Amino acid sequence: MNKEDQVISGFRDLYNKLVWLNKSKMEVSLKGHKPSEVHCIEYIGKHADANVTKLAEHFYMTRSAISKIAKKLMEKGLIESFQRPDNKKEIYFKLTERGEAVNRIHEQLHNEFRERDKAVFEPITEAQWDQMMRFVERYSRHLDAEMKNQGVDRTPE
Amino acid sequence: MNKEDQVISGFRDLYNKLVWLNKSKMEVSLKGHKPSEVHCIEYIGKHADANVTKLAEHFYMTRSAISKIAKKLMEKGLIESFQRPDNKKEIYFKLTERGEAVNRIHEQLHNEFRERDKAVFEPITEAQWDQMMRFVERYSRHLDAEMKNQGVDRTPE
DNA sequence: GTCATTTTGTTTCCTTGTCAACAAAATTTA
DNA sequence: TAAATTTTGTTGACAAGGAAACAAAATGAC
Repeated sequence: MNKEDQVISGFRDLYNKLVWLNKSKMEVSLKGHKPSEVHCIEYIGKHADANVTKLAEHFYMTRSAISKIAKKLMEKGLIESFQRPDNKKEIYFKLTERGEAVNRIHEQLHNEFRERDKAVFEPITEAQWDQMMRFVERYSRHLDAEMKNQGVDRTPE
Repeated sequence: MNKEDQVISGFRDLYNKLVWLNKSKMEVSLKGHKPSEVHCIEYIGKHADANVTKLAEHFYMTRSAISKIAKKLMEKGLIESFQRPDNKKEIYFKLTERGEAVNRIHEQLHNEFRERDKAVFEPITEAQWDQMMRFVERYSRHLDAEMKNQGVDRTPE
């Protein structure tokens, strides 16, 4: 296996581990909320124009799936929907007070993860971060172009 | 958002894009086989001691899920199971001739992906690959230790 | 303006994977 | 060795997400 593949599959494995480990932790602090629900809450908290379509694109999921998650979050009273006066089709979401509370717990948890992994991040130099950032961005743009080429066309963000 | 988070979430997004795009391509060349099936075939092709437990650990999935995928692959005649004379419990898998064929198509596809993304990889220096590798490995080991700490204990590979 | 096309969100049906319970074999403990 | 525990794989019930079909609104073509 060459280095490209090693790095890519290394990152995949790393990502899987993070998901797996953080999920365990989240089940304790955020009992009763699924990871996907919490992720949607996070996104809605950050984006004032969050709707089903935007969420679906961001998470590489179908509108169908997001629609169901949103429904559940509304039933739980964690988000509420609203419309813009000039548009009767698009439905936006925002966090309720209880949703904000969940979001804060989630943020707190993120800080704990950051703290937990501090030792790994510390020795990385500014220059190294920048290199990795540039690599990721370039690869990402390359794939966007590739998707367009292929006619698939789905450009999130 | 700080650089650590940017890099991590950048990689997550990159990974999602890769999965999404490659899935489209695989549906063409490997019609009739799900990604998870193809991944299992790949692993079985590479590991002579592949069994349900090893596959589950590698893919961060439950034994239950793998058991079902394996069942399907056996029905399709892509893999076959065998036992070691000194152990009546563990069941190992190997590829059939048809499984090998699927595996070769998959490998070919991987070469195409590599070719497709060549332009992104070329400007990365040997030193940069090594840096990224070291980062991934260190982080990975850190998380392994963390899992053990937490008593979760699941150390793949 | 009107008609066709696209966008947005929802619902139904189906597939995939998890969870829990289980049986059988292996391993550990005594 | 015998009994308790762990490991391995399977099954059935359930939940999450995808695909397709759909309705309603928005946009575009004319």
